[in-house]
Amino acid sequence: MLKHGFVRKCPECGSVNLFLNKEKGEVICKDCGLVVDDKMVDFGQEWRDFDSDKSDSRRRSGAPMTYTQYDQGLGTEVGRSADLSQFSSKARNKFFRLRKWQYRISTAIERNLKLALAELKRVVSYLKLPKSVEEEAARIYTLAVRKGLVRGRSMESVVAGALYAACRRHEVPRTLDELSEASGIEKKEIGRTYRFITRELEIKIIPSNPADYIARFSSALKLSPETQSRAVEILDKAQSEELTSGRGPTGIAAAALYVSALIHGEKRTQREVADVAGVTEVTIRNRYKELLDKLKLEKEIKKVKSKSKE
DNA sequence: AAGACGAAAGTGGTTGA
DNA sequence: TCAACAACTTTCGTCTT
Repeated sequence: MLKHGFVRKCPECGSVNLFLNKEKGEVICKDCGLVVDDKMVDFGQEWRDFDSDKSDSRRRSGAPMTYTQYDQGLGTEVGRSADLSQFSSKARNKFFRLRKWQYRISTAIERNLKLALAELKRVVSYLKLPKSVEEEAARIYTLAVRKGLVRGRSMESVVAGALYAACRRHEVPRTLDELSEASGIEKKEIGRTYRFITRELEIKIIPSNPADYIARFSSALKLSPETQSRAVEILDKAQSEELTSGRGPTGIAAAALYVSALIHGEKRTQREVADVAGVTEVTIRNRYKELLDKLKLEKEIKKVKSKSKE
């Protein structure tokens, strides 16, 4: 179970002399050197930033300056082991007041988190996603709550958004449709919150790779491994021909799989492929046509066709 | 008769003024 | 904030197997 809240004692040596390394997002014990906590999500993806904004251009100054994640106030601990005797009573009152707030807020967060993580677990098991993805989603969600991003949004939709982001970061992308079905949240709502929380938390997402979908679609269609790996090859070529940018990754994956199935004589109808990929036949046709044009695959298909006549 | 193909009109989201 | 735009969908008619 993911226990939330900040570690304040080193589990190893019991020292309270902890040091927060913001760059690495780790909490380190100064006495024994143990890395006590590295709960911060790793934002250190080196990837081109597509959404070059002007709205908050003040922060796009080159160096990765993501690690400002710990928001002041909510995440930080109001000291516990301070020597109160040296404070005036006024200061002491203030101190207690702050701690009370801290307590209220953190219990509110705790409650929310408990519910949310239960919901997350439900959706994850419905989609049969690996544990690592669940953990990632939980961390993202936790950060989102701490930043107050859930306000005005339903908890479920934020969970779904966090999970969607986690899936993509782990390169096991699910489509918005699948997330939608599993969570009962509307597709566009998930997309909205997904975009919102990734922007607010500055999580960088690699544009999802069509190849990541192949395995799943392939098994859903009961295609042979050869067909599957061929589809990936086709995708590679398509990438270098710049057929993939700007297109929906699922459509491309579906088309590649469709072509590959044709070549290997494991014909599936466009309808079938379209269904498992969650796109329409038309989209498959368009991608399919582009693939044929650019990748000179016609002859291979003809070869198969003439063979099957015999 | 089913599947493949393509045209036309509609939808939701992004972008740039 | 709005209009242009690209990708994708829906629908429907025609062609192919």
